[in-house]
Amino acid sequence: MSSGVIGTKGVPRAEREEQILHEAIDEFAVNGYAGASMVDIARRAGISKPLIYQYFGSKDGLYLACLHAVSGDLLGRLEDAELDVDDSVVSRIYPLRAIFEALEPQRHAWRMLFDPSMPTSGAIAAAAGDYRARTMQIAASGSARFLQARGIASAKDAEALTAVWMGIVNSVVEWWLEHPEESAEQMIERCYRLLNAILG
Amino acid sequence: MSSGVIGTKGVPRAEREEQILHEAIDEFAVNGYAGASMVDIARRAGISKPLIYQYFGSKDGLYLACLHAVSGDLLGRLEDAELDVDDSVVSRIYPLRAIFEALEPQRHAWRMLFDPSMPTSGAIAAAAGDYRARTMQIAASGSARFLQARGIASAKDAEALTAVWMGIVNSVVEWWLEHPEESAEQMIERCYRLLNAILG
DNA sequence: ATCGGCTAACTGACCCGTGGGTCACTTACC
DNA sequence: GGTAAGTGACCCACGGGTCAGTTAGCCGAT
Repeated sequence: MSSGVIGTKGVPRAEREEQILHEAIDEFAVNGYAGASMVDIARRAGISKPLIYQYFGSKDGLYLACLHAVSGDLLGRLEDAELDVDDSVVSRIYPLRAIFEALEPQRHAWRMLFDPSMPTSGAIAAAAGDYRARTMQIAASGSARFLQARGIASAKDAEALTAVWMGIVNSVVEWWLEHPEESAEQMIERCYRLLNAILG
Repeated sequence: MSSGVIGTKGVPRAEREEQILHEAIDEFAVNGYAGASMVDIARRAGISKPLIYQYFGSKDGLYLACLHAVSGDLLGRLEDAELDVDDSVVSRIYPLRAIFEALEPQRHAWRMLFDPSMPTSGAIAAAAGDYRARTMQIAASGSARFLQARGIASAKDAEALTAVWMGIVNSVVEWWLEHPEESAEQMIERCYRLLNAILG
């Protein structure tokens, strides 16, 4: 693997780590935690497997680093965008805009957030659960406001609507992944149009 | 494994196959194609691994049989229900009702339809792609009608809306899976309520 | 100026658990 | 006694993880 060269190539650790992280995010996003292979990630980065283990300790360690890199950025932007949401449903494009813009540099990263092949216990599950909870809370506040304005008080309805809203966002992003020719800006406009059509 | 008994137990092939299929659907639905283990399926069915291979040939063969069992039934009902859908958006509860009722005996089966750990080439991918296409076509006819009535002619908008609608259905079913205490009837009512709230 | 050695970057080759798949064999029934 | 139902034990590819070793740069001592 790699270029067959034994010995240092002079690439400093920080730079190598960033590069590995980039390739790993792509690999994990496309193949999922279970499906991703350490050797493949190494090959993509042009290095050998042990170097990854030296820098990230384990597959879980690498996955955690990827998860934090992806979720941290996205969640931050989402929480900011949520401040712009008011009672109108159309104002929901703000979080959508935040997502599209955050994802632009590495779109597939989205799939890491809802990776179903992720472990269900341990540090990864804990971290992912935390991010998921924060995401859900953002969506939930909007759902509650929406239903309240329409005279529905059922907590379960609110819960279900939150799930639906997250599902909608997920669908749109997935559709975007299958249409790489669409720019983030175009997607935002499309969502705005559809939102108005559905609610108009 | 099994009960340690060597030799026939007198269970006829047809009956055994049905039983294996039932357990396999559950296992595949929960753990995905990649995550499911043949030994586990055998253990659940109270038999040993080679018997499954004798009856279904391979993991792919078993998965295909499960896929056909699940999708065939569901798709049939869906296509029937689609005939009841008219221009109103509320009439979309008919397909939803079909899904909830078809899934009632084995709710998790739903996850087989969108299993991301499924192979991306070969017989399984072909069959799944076919079922997905049929499902999409059902959803797409509704999307086109919906947008046409609202003066939007963009084909891409229709495509995206179809994806969104399928995402909504998926979210609702997933939410149902996490709330086993809800009956199919309750879910149908809840969806009806939410549909009206969103569109009202 | 240069030589020796320390350290950081980097590797091929290996270990081993897991899981798909196979084989030779056994038991019960018609 | 032939056939269908059923099994334990095995093979092997694959992937996570480890080890002992190699190379290049740097820095203090001669």
